[in-house]
Amino acid sequence: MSDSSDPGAGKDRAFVNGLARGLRVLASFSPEHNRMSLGDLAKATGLPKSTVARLVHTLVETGYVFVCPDSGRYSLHPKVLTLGYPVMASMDKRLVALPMMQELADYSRGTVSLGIRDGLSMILIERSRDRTVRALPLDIGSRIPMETTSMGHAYFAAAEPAEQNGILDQFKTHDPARFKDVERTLRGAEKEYAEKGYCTAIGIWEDDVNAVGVAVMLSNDVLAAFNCGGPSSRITENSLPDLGVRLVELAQHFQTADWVGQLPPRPYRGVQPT
Amino acid sequence: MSDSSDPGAGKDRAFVNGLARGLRVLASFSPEHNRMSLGDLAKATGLPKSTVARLVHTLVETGYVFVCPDSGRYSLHPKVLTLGYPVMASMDKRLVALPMMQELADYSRGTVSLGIRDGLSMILIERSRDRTVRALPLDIGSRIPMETTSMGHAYFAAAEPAEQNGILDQFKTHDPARFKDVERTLRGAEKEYAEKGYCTAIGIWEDDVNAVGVAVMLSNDVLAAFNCGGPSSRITENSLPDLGVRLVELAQHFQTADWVGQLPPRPYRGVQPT
DNA sequence: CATAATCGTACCGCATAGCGGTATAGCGTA
DNA sequence: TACGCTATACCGCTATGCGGTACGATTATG
Repeated sequence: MSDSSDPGAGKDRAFVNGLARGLRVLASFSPEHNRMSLGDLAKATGLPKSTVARLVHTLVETGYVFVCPDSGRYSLHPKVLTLGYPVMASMDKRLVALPMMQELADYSRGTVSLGIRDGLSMILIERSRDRTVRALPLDIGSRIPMETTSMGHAYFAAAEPAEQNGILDQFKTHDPARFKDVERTLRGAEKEYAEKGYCTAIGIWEDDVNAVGVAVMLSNDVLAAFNCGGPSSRITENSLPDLGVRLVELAQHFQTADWVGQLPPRPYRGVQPT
Repeated sequence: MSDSSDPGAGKDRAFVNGLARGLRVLASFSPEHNRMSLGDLAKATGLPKSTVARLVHTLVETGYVFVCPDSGRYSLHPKVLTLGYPVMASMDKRLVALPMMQELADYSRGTVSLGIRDGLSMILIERSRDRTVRALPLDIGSRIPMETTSMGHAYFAAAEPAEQNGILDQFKTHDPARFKDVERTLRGAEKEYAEKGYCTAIGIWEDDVNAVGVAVMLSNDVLAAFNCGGPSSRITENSLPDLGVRLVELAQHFQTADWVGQLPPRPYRGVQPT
């Protein structure tokens, strides 16, 4: 009867606990906790120290974690990036959007991002910022909440009813207290999207951040969404309709782009992970 | 006495086999094999089918793999991208290089990339291409070999002797036949780098690809390297010295950039992986 | 300077979790 | 109909991962 914090564990004969726990260790790293000791990891994962020691040892052996030479703490090895590479590659098409995104970023003096859904959040898979802003954009792989961002709203609005219901159900079980609000917000976003073709988010994610969002279909039937936004000092509320229209145009250009013709015959030039 | 194909396995009491094997399953996906059946995965990993079934089941439960609705095959879930996010974030500084990279990409009409070492290859962590080229750049997270690329050469040349020896040793054990050649090449690159400040690679990776490379130090004492290159039709051999000098300048600007001042107080706005 | 709180490593008995053989059921194809 | 391919189910065995607890070495605290 191990602790009940292992999701999926239990009487499932086909569930490899060690694997799931190891992944939990990997996932417990974060930007502000990127150098962790065994104790930190134990606390973060809720696993016994000796167990974490074994898992970390394995991760070090396999090269996904390394020991910082100076601090002696553990850190994610860049090798983990290669795990995500096939995912990125399977979404080739976003690359043809890059120049368009850059153009709109320059025009709007803000940031343009592209993201897909995971659970109740959106994961950024591409981004570009205008060249004058000093602030750094959110990075590829980062998550932003779905219910408070224009990207998430547009995604929800464009999703099939079945997926919408799934999302709402998930919200219901995950955060029942806020569910009513969230549902109203998302349904409202759906309405706005149907009317205007884009969603606006005026200071609902961060007080001083405005943005617009538009959904789009990636090559392999994966739904995604663009957003274009930034601090209210640069992206004023009044400019949103203009940006919304432009983002819709961007999405249309992207959608109809003959990207297959653009693809060079690209053998996998990469190298086996020696 | 399980099969000997498990690296690190054996009499190591602290090695969690299930975890290592699960990671092997994850790593066996690739851009051209991004939808695999159990049999495929079994073949790719060399593990028994039933074992793979258990591991995949666990990966599905934990959300890192999903079943394609149409084909019924398994595919990496975008969630794996979030594993790499802390790595990207720990290399914040590369983001201040982005505008410079874009500028040089436009100027050279080629591609500018930034990469770090993993084993005997370089992993791309940032890239930008000029706006006129139709070809897609190699993606973030992809690997290119160290011994045949200007990026790899520059990296090797700038590495500490201890690391250099480690790399060479690794080559020796990994590919003894080519070792002599590789050593000569890398030592030559070191010499060139010492003289010119950059490394050139003229058609040694791909016949019609020319490039220059320069090493640079990321914030956290992680060595990295830029390259700038492209097809010989755009990046001619004659233009390499010019691009080399410009890449050196880029690296210097990047190196001395007061990036801390550029960083906004950025709390982790991301969201827990609900 | 001593106490305290880390750090990582090591040990070890126990129970079970994961192993991998083999067998089955469902599709689509030849 | 027989075949190849899916994925799934079953099951006995034992190696394997578990998680206590203990240790020596550092580093921080008072």
